[in-house]
Amino acid sequence: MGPIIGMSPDKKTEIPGMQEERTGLRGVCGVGTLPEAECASSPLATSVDRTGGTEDEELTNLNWLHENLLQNFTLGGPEAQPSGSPLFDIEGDYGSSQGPSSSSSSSSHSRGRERDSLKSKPPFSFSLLIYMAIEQSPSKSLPVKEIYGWILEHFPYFSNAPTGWKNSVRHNLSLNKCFRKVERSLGKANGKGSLWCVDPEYRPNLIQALKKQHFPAAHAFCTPPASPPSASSPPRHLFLQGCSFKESDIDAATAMMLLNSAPGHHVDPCNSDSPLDLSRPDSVLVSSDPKQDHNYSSVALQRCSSRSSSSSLSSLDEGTFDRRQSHRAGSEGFHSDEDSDLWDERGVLQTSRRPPAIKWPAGKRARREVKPELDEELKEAAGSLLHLAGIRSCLEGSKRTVKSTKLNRK
DNA sequence: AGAGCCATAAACAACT
DNA sequence: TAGTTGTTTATGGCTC
Repeated sequence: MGPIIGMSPDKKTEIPGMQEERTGLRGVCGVGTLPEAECASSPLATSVDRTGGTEDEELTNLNWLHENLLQNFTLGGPEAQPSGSPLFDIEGDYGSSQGPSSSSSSSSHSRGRERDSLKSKPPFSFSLLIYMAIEQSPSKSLPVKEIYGWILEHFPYFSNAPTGWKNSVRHNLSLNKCFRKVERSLGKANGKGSLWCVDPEYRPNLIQALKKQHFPAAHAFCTPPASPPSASSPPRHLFLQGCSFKESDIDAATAMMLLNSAPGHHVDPCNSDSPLDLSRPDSVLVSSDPKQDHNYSSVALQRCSSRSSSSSLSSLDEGTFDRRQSHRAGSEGFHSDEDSDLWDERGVLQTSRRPPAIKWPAGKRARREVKPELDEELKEAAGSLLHLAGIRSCLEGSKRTVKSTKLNRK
């Protein structure tokens, strides 16, 4: 999502009066009307406090990832998500369960990040922003206005952005297959327009896109994998789906998440209570066939992963949900047989938090199976990261055990 | 160079 | 009538 990650904030900065309006924006942050998403400190929209103006505009750097996503997204299990948020602890309690980078943030640091959040465009596409907003709602459906509110609340950048972003939101809602329109219930006829929800069929792909976007580490290689670090050697880089990271940029949380990506976590996404549990990375659709991945598009991920070597995971490619290319006959045509149990006779969305059991096509289901060689790659990658993070993985322990066994035999 | 994707802008209709 | 919502089309930038 290059246009998003590096989405030319220069365009916005050209707007007259933009800089002046940025002051006092904290007050604008509360525009959102979503009761469950009371913005405490706009956690998602924060950015690293840097003095360099040009770096402020650079959203592709790893600092953003660390200072925002790793702090604000819940990577732990369900016990780490007391708020029930499927995606992240939006209530601001992001200092308890996240990686080491979150524990050392000072108040001035936070202020700086808040300041930068006002001018840094969030590295999420509008589709992901909408998705996050909808998923944050208790009923998993929101009217457009509340989607606006959520975005404004958590991404104050848009407070000063020209109103075109709202048009983009609506454009995304209409055009993106991920989202479906839901008529408001009859007894709740207040308000204009329809509710929008996430199509359960495409939710795994949104999760995948979101996961990859905020943490493109489903596949990692350490170069060279087996060479020990030496003082004379240049700094090693990790290639996480094509993104080259210095090893110093990789922290334990990153490694732990990779380890979570290792096998043994097979979860059926259809039966997942939390539709966006990042602690269950395998709950996303994994495809080796780009043609079959006709779902959420994430150019940023492609841009990140495309430069990598041909890995088995780098082929996670998605097509757009361009409704122009699909058979589209209004919202009713958007209903699929698989999720028909989500709707009652009147077409009212059933707000059960438990997603319906989607009957996945054979191809889709098969794509979720993790190949053994993939497991080994993930294991190796996780081990490498854990090693770099100063954590002794169980793999190393196993290696030591094998070594000692061999020595004993000798 | 072309394709694909995304953001943005704009026009328009329907609705409140 | 004005504002909002939803749809559609067009365009430009970016990357592969």
